[in-house]
Amino acid sequence: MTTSKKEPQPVLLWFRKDLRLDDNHALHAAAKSGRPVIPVYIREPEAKGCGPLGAAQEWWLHHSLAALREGLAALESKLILRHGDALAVLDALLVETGAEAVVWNRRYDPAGIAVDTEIKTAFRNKGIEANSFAGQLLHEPQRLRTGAGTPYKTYTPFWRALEQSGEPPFPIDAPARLATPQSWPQSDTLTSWSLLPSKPNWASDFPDMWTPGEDAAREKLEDFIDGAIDGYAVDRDFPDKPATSLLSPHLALGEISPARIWHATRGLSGKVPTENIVRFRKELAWREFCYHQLFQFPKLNSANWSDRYDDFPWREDAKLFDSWRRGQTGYPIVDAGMRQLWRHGWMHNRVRMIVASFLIKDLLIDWREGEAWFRDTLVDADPAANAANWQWVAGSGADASPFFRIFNPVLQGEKFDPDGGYVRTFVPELAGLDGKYIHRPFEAPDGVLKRAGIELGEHYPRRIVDHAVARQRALDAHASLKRDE
DNA sequence: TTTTGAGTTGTTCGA
DNA sequence: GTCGAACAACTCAAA
Repeated sequence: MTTSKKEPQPVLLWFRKDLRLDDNHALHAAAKSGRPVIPVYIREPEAKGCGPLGAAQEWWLHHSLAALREGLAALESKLILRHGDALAVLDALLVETGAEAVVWNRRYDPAGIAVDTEIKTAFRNKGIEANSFAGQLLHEPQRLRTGAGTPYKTYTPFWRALEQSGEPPFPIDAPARLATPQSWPQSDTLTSWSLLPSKPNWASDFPDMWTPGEDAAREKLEDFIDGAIDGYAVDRDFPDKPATSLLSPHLALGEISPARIWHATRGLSGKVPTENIVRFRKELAWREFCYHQLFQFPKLNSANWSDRYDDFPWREDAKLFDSWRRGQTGYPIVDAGMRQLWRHGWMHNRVRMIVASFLIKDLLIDWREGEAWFRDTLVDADPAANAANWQWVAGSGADASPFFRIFNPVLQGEKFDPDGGYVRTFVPELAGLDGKYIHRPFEAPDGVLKRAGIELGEHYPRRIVDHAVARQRALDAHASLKRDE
């Protein structure tokens, strides 16, 4: 490959979980350098890199890459797709293109950190410029520290520190132009990666709910800022209300930056943010806190944060686990949640807590089983948030819920889905059931069931456990944990 | 170093 | 029907 003397050497822009042009510091640096920019996305082998993406997120990735490619095309640029070990792929591209620099935005999951460190070292050792930038989080995970210099282990002081540490960096706009190389390296085709499910196409309902890509992400943000945020603090707990931002899957693959979101909520009020804005920002801070945990405890998705739980008497029961996964537990709010997850690759936050509590405390199944299922089925699966929140429900996590806090699926349903609208949407076989029994069909008189056209065990399952019994069993299991010490 | 106050999201029981 | 207390004890963060 020859390059003229006037033409500067190109720079490789390595995209990972930052599939956006907006507020992209690596892209900004590459563009500013004036050198031709070669954008690359590498599909890394499962054993390495950022860890395997779940199947639902692969669906998202497919469309997100297509959107990114379009965005780059508008700048007369391209997106080069390659697969394989990241170091080997980048090495090959350096040779093919004559590039002498690679830039990317940092990731903070352990596997990602390991690969990035390896690559940075390898390249710098042979004189290749290798620079990484911040942008996946509001603040670098080592930045917020307690007075004693240790990482925070409880949320509230973490939040206070975040609030007092000043605004996160102001987002930077996408570049208006990119210098392009004289010739482009070969690229895989997106379809050759087979990221979309085919037989069966379980993602067929995803498009009803989602449009991947950064343009859609910005639109979601604007919609939320203009509307739902007004009632956010209260309404966010009601799964039948369109009260949440729905930004999580966009954040998970970096189609929008947390700084962009944070600052978008700034101009909304006077100097003091409203309760709704604070509440929303606190959710961004939770994402931050989860990464804070993952960063200091890389095994967050496989080991108990608190080793007190290492001897917990989990039960193995494939049949019960399967009932949970398929939304066939006989508890309508649990089943609605699990079916929403399957249908849309997403579940409302309140319901996530309910179904997680049910798996862990009613069924006594290891939280890691639930974590893995969520990781595979959620379009917003995030290595930090998913693991931290499962541990939080289990009680083994940082700042975790006390063991006696066991969600009652009937009461939770009646409190947060009072009309049963959520249940009726996702468990249609119960749609005709009287509201009084919509969250407790197992207590409905025969006549009521009959009128609704339901025969328990036929059209809708009998409950697989009695919550009152299961609750006591969970309390006993926790008590045994203490005695063992 | 010691002390002190506090800690996302609940449920049940008994007055 | 409503309300407050009990449910444990521990760890964390900061003074």
